[in-house]
Amino acid sequence: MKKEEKFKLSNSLRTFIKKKRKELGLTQVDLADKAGVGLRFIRELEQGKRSLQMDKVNQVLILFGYELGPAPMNREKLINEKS
Amino acid sequence: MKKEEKFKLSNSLRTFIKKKRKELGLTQVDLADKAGVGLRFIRELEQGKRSLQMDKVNQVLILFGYELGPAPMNREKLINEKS
DNA sequence: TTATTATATACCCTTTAGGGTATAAATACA
DNA sequence: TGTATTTATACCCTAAAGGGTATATAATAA
Repeated sequence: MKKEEKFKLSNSLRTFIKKKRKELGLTQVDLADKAGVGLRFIRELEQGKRSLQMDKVNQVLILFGYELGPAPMNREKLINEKS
Repeated sequence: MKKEEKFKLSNSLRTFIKKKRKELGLTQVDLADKAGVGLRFIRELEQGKRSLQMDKVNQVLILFGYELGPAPMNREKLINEKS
C-alpha cells in the first residue's frame, strides 16, 4: 500500500462534501466557519483523510442535511475506485 | 444539553453494530480482535461515543460489508430519537 | 502581466482518542 | 445458588487529531 493511500478514504465522502460546498457557493473558509470546525479540518476532509473524527464530520454534513451512517459497500466500487 | 448527550451518536450506528455483532455470535472481544481495534473502542462504539475516528469505525463496519457514508438525515428521527 | 482570492502545505501546540489493564457489575449457565 | 462469561467503568499513557497561523502554490479576474 502506497503511503498516501493510508490517508485516502472512500471517494464518496470527500467528493460529496466538495460537491455540496460548491453547490452552495461556499469557500472552504465559509464552510469551516458555518460548521464550527477549523479550516484545516475542511481541507483534510476534502483531501480524504481517513482518521477524521465522526463528530466533526457530522458538524459539516448536517449543514447539508446529511449525517454519517453505515452504508453497504459495493464491491464493484471497491475494485474500480481509483485511489 | 445533558452531559452524556454530548457523547451519544445517532442510535443507528451503535445499534447497527451491536445487532450485527450479535447476529454473528461474537463477543466484544471477538469483534475487537477481528477488526484489529482495541476492546475499549468497541465499547465506546456500542455506547454511542460521537468522536470516534472514522477509520477505526470502518475497520469494524467492513467486517459486516458496510462502511461509513453520508446518509440523508430524516427529521422525523431527529425529533423522535431518544437521547 | 499583476492583484486578488482560493486552496494546499508546514509548523507549533493543546487536547483527546484509544490502547492496555485492573476492577466492578451484569448476564448466562451449571 | 455459585461460577464462568460478558460487558462496563476507571486509570495511565502515547500517538495523533485538529486548531491556529504563516507561507506557498494554484486559480481567477482586471
